[in-house]
Amino acid sequence: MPDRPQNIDLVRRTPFFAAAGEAAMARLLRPSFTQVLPRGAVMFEQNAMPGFLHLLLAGSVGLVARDDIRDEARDGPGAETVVEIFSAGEMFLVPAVILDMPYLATATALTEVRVLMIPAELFRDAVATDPALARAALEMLSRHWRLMVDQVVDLKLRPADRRVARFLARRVPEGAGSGAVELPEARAAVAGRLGMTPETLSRSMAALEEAGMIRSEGRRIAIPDCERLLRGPLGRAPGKRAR
Amino acid sequence: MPDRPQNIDLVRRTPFFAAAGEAAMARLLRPSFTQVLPRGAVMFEQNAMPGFLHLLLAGSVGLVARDDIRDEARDGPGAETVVEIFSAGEMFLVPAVILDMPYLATATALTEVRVLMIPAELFRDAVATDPALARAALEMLSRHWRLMVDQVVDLKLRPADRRVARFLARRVPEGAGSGAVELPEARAAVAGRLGMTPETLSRSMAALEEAGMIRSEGRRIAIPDCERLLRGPLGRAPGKRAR
DNA sequence: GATTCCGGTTGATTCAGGTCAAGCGGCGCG
DNA sequence: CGCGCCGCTTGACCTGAATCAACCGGAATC
Repeated sequence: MPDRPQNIDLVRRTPFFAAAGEAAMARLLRPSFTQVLPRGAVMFEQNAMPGFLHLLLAGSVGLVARDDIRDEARDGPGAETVVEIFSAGEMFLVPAVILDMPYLATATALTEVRVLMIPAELFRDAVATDPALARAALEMLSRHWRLMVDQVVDLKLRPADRRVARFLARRVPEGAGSGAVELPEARAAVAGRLGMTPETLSRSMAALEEAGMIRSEGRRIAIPDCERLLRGPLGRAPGKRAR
Repeated sequence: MPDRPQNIDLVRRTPFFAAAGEAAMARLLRPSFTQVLPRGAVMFEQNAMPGFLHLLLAGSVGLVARDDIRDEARDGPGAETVVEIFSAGEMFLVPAVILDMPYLATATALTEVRVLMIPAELFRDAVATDPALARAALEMLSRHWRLMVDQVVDLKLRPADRRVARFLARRVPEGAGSGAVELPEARAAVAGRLGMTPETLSRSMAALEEAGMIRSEGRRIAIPDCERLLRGPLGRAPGKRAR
């Protein structure tokens, strides 16, 4: 892989390649290459066949799904949402590559990004012959499935402000009681990921700040007490019925 | 595996074991056993460690996630939803077993069920040494991830009646233009899976029937035209803004 | 065979969050 | 330096779905 050594090290620190081992890494990296893309660039399109597996080295990318049914009232395309936001160190979209089936969503750069592109064919072969790699892929897919379950639960039974609270809390480094979170992506993208409109996100964050659970400093959000943020963001007045 | 031969055949027809091959199947089945459980039985509890991988041979099970934050108003436990409904031939919960981490949800029998119980430890070992099995597991996890993505998209950008329509249409055998769907599980479970209350599910189905897109025959739902059901269930009056 | 119970439906009302519309600050550009 | 655009916020209003409350029919219980 004819690329800067700093990249190699970045890749090595990735949870995935840490689990897969050096051998797999060397094999996968040889024919791969990196790309730098500006905010807004599209890395692949919904319904296209996967040509590469992407490993995000820096920046933030959004998985955007569009409802293919046309909107008949105004005649634009269907509505769309951000299904997931990936940050540096994460790999996508393994499921499409493994199944060799069309992408379910479009990948858009939410900030400037640096991505490693691994040929899909190569990855499929490697996974078939290298048990350590297969295991790493299994673990990653398992984690990703659980993330999606978590999001479904979030959407189904938590109100907007609690979703915002959880989203922010989960971005705090690691079990640290407090800290500051950087939100480099546009508010609209975050709102989409959380299943709400930018307006609602704005109001929820205002309410959290009002309650003293976060402090907004432009793109940076300060979180004095992570626990409290997760607990009960707002006045739990009526309570939600079990479904 | 000291069990009725009819079961063996059921297992063999499973998409998972069809892909994994006879060898893996034999190995996994030897120390496994089947169980028959009545509706309402709990197969495992949220937060418990996985002891078995479950393969559903007959019936329907619901994955129920509970919000662990107590509801302070009324002081019951937090709200809960059905994250997914599994039917015969499906396997769960591979991610918890692979990662050897606590279940994210409780599994409840939504009808009487027959399940094959595969010791978790055994599955982890087998997957590590049998490449065909690993590949089958990768494919299954990939499919399951995509199902969850689909559900997230559904929740985020489709109104209740369209979700109901899609749910029903997806249960029609396979690319058949029309047919009848059996809904053996309680309406409350279906509503939960779809992220709505039983009341709303009932109203949505009434509306779909009103529009002539389905015909309700008790537990059985007749679907004259699958395409039309998926298209535009109801009067698309205002149209939804993109998020 | 009456009685409770439970799942499901229907109706009335409420409310969280979406929609529409206006303001507003920063920032790139002429 | 001023202009216009864009991302974000704020306010007013509306609506889809939740909630609360009856009600109904079938199945289990006595």
